[in-house]
Amino acid sequence: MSTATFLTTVPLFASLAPAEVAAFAQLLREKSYPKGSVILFEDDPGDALFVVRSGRVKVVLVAEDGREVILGILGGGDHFGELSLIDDEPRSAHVVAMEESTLLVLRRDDFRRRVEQNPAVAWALLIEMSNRLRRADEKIGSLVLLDVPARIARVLLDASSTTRDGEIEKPLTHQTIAHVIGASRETVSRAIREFVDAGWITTGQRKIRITDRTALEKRSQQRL
Amino acid sequence: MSTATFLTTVPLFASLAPAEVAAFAQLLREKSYPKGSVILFEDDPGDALFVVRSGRVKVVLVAEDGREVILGILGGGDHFGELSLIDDEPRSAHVVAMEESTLLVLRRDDFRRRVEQNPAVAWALLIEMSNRLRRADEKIGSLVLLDVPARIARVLLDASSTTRDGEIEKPLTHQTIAHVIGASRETVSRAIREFVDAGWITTGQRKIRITDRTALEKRSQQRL
DNA sequence: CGATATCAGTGACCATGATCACGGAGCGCC
DNA sequence: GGCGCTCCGTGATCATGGTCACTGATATCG
Repeated sequence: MSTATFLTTVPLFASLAPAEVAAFAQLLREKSYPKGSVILFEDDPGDALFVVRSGRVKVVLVAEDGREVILGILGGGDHFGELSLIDDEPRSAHVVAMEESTLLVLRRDDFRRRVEQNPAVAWALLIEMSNRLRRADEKIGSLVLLDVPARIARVLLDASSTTRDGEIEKPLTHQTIAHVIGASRETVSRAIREFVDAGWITTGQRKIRITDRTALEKRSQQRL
Repeated sequence: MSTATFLTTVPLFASLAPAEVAAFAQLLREKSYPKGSVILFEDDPGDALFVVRSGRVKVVLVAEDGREVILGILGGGDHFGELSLIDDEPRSAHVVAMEESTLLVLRRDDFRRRVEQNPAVAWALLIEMSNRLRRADEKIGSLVLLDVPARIARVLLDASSTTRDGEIEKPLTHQTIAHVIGASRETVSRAIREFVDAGWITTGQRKIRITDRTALEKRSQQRL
């Protein structure tokens, strides 16, 4: 898939006319990052927006003692780094490649021009930010109001929402889930075990498959 | 202060020309809400944006069993409710008046027209949303990475950031702090007591005053 | 100005989940 | 095809913070 046609699949740029997209594609630099490499650091000044072309990256906050929280996992078509371009503040988190990934990089000026000259892009951006804000608030709610198993249930439901057969394609390790929901690896292991025993999910081949979505949904809303 | 001059103090509309502001003020309905009243409910369809003219409101998520998290406390000049106007999704949280409050209400169509016809407003909105996103992510980080006293220290520092003498003007009850940081009232009481004993803050007359900002800042970054 | 919420302090106890310390399974790579 | 990662399972122990149960102090409002 060419960069141009790829761009049309990204919601942010979906509203651009075909000719515009082609011109736009010229402005993007493609860069690839090996697994584990840090794409950007918290507190750095930010001067670019990134679109994930392939691979997966995680947005993380890290405490001094090394503990980390994953704020988000981004895959093909997702983008990050716009905040600093909008408000000129430093980057608010680290972004690290979880696999070998290739990203499209858009420089600040090109981005601003795009947004200012194209109201549809600005509007699409507002919609995206709204979504992210809703999800962030939801996450705050779940951290405070739900126990660990309920939070795990949410992550599983969320990760399987794109596929219809309950399969979670990209491997989600217990450690990763732990970082996403703010719990320890061991606690996640034990909770997952319980879900398997209850017959709600099955595991194997680095994959998790949901077999009883309803039960999981119920569990994801309560605290025991 | 007239509604029009009040509007110029709101960042979102600060960029409008004086004549525009006057016209704009006509579109707003003023409504007042008694203490404790619910201004809007989660899951309702949203068709208006609110600007706080006076008083204080809280944005909250509530679990089935009644426990609540406060996502934000808004005062004069702050606004809420724009998410639903942007993405047409239902309201993501309840908003409740913490005191007798009066709000300015702007209907969806008027808001959209304003944003579409005035790029400066769209840009200001993007900046506001960026800010909120940063704060939300920061809150997620603190919930996972910090212990209760550290989270309290942050709230105190934040609440006193507007005043220069370390005084927190609006009363912040222990219960309220507890809801903001996701802890119990009792735990907050004990932690505050420790801060007082350590000589970092003083309390009295429903007010909290910070006496050793440095110590609090230090505590707000660690977990013991 | 006294009645009634609302707010705050504190002890005792309990539970969720973190931490520590392993042993073992599966994969990927030279 | 062995060597070494990275992942997973599980027990034992500990600690933070929640819950429960009161008591006292302050506002607020008829």
